[in-house]
Amino acid sequence: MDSTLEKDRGLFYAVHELYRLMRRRFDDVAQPYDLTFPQWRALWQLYRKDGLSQSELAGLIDSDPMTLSGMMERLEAKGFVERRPAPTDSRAKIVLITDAARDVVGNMKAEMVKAQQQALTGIAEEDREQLVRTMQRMSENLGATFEKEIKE
Amino acid sequence: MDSTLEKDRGLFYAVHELYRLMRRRFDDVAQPYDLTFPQWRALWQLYRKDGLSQSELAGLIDSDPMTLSGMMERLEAKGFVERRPAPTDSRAKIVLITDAARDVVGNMKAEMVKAQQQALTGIAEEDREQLVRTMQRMSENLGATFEKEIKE
DNA sequence: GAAATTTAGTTTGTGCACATATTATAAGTG
DNA sequence: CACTTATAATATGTGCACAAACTAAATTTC
Repeated sequence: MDSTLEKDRGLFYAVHELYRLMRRRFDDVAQPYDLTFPQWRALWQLYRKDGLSQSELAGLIDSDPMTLSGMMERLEAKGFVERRPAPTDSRAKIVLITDAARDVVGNMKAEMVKAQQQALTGIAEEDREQLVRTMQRMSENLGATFEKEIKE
Repeated sequence: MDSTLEKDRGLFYAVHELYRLMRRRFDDVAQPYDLTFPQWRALWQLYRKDGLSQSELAGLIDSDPMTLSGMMERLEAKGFVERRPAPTDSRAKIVLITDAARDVVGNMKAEMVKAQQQALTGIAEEDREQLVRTMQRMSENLGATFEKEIKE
């Protein structure tokens, strides 16, 4: 009974489980630095390229404006980012990473890489690429609906 | 620079993105029934087999006791589950799905199956199986650390 | 150039995940 | 049997995702 739901349970269970474990693992790495995983992702983006507006940054880390607003407030309170009015648009704010945060990100990088490598232990390069391709296709399949709902 | 982090960014980005889109899609299906996706997962388990304790149920849906406690309270308030003291263990509570919830789950099933099929459009059976295998391996790689931290 | 629409950021409120701690009961060990 | 340890559920508090509504400023349209 319910063959499709039964058969495919493993797939969604696997996505959920992997996301959860991945997130927990990275959270564990970030915690000693007084960062959450989403905060790490935000700082990592700013480390590579700062001076972004909040909405641009939200887009890059798959967050949303309201969530990012709170995140930036917490990061600013910790002295990890600085917010300035954007010169070109008086509605927008430019987010800059502080030197203190640059140091923290620099130190965390190696541990994050190690966590990634641990997750990929014993997985062939080919399988890794196939994995990403399949997941991207699924995301496109699901995202298409979302786009359609928004645009039309 | 940061070649490993750069190279593998796509992988973790893809997991995150897929989880997010999947969750949103299923949430959209569940919402008209006044259910969240995690609530649907709980009811689906109870639909298949109820009379579980809260901790057993939490284990089945990858939740945890505290989160499930609140979920059950909300589901009970909506008349979708009933909680009774367990006859064998006076600390535990047995969760039972109500007839009303059985109807709702019965109606939702087809839509959930459809959402799953949409996500899998254009993906070969072989790739789907490979996907699950690779994700399971990654989960094992990550879960091992967690177990080790707990047990030793 | 005034009115309608869009966009950037925030506010408020709900639900979930996770951490820590507490209470009550069960089970194991001296 | 008393004592320790483990387990089931809950309480409390933080952070994030998402929704709906709001302010202010930009853009578009008439």
